[in-house]
Amino acid sequence: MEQSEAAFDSAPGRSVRQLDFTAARGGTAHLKLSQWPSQSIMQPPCQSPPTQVKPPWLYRQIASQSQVMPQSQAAQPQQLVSPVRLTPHPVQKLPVKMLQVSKQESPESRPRQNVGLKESTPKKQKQCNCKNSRCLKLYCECFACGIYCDGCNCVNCHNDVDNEAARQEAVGIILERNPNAFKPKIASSPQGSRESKEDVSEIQVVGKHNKGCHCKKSGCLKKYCECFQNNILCSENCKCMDCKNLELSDQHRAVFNEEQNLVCTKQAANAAISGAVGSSGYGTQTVAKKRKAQKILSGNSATDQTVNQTGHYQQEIDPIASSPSPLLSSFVSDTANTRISGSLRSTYRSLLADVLQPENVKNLCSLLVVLSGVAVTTNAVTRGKVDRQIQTGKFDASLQSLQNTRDVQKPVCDDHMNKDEAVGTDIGNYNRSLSPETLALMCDEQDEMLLSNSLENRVASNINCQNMIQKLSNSDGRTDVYGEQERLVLTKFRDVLHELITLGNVKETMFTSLAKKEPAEYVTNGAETAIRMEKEIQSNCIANCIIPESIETSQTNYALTNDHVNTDLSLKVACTLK
DNA sequence: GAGTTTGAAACT
DNA sequence: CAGTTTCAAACTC
Repeated sequence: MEQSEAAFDSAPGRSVRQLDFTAARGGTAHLKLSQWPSQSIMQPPCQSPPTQVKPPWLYRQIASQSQVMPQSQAAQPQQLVSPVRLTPHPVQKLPVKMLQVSKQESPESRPRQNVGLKESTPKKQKQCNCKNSRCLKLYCECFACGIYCDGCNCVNCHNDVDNEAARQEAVGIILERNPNAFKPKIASSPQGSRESKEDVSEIQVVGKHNKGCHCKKSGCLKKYCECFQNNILCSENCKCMDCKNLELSDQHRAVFNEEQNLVCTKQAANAAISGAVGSSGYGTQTVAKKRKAQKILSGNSATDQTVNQTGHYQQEIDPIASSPSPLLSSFVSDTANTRISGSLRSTYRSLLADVLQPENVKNLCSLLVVLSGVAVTTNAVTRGKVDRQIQTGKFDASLQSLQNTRDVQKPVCDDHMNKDEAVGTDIGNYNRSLSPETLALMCDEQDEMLLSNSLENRVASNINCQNMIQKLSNSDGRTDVYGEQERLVLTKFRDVLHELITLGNVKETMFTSLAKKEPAEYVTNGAETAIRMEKEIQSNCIANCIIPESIETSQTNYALTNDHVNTDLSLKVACTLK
């Protein structure tokens, strides 16, 4: 009620008097029917209000609507509107099929902007059939919706004007027991009820039942379930058993089942390796599962995929796998994915897991640093020779080389050391230390990363890249050194990546062939089989001389001569990642 | 349309 | 809060 009041109070220009709800609590509320608003933005407990009036505390008026509403319309029976109409109505985003009027949804309850879609033949309003409650308990749909019974099939009905006193007393008792009794059950944007079972595929995922359902036998897939009835998925609020109103539609499940067969080989293998395949996690109380479903439906990407016995795929974010540095994370052994959860959960595990260790990455970085230094030295020597040829040739080659090295490295060092500069200029300095070729490559990568971004951003990015390249093209000859550095580093890095790809392909091929041999075993003895297969693959890798091997580098390589460096690098390259 | 099933509401 | 009863809608035949 507090929320309702707040929502209403926020609506500007309300012109209709509200019921003093505190009076209703005391059982002495006075309903002034003539003053009730003709439009409401509050969602009643039900979605299918018949005509007639409803308790004023359920009515909230949209000022703009009341102002523009013709008199004839304003005089019509009360209308119930979803609370989400405070904001743009979500129904506008739903498929047309969702806009069809269910037998529980009164034509008036639909948004006015959709009037023209499917309303040529308004359906009959819901009528209660109460016999023993006198329509003065929440069993009665009309009463629960806050409206008088009108044309219902109820017996001994007291939910009418003639029994207003009794009605108000009943309201007071109910509110005393549960102040939220007449509040909307659905937290947000429920849009009508399901027309039929055929509409299962049209599950509306927005909204949540405030109390949650307690279904036991219906699987929450029948209209007995209030969540299902309101086109929402069960949530953590629910205490239902064997809930099936958790995930995407049956169509999705069918699709996922098909995909399961197709990708079974690869993903089951990876999942089995992680040891995550166990007994069925399809229990009865599935709060965790519901939370997963909520994640899915909220649009989160995922790196993990789960297959349970019913063939439902579920995805869960692995914060490590979704790290912002995919390249680095792909290098590191995926220990996070080797977690074994209690539930049935198969996690994706990189084929390179246990092959690439952090020290490999470390060593690779060291190698690249060495390469960078070698490039500087090589370039310095070359430039020294050229200078000597051009000039008098009296300079000591080693001194010249050293000087050139300083010159070359200075801007890079400056860029890193000058922390007083603003972030924006840091980026600019960093870019200035790169060659135009590298910048062009970076721009290409940026474009790819921005594919999902707006066109505007991409255009701006391209302009920036072009500007940077243009500036660098006009700069001094130091770009030659940078270029050489980058050529060496990138070439080496490319080679390493190729090695990794090859290694991954080999492992994949092996897993595929093994998984095809014993697919059943993957499911039954998942973890154990996976470990055994992993060992088998590793032995095969060893047999094929594809052994991940750490490289050893040291800064002493800087002191090597060109010939020595080349020789040393050749060795390093050879043993980086065979 | 009658009977059954189901789950929310009401009650203890 | 949990268990039981009441109730009416949903469902089946």
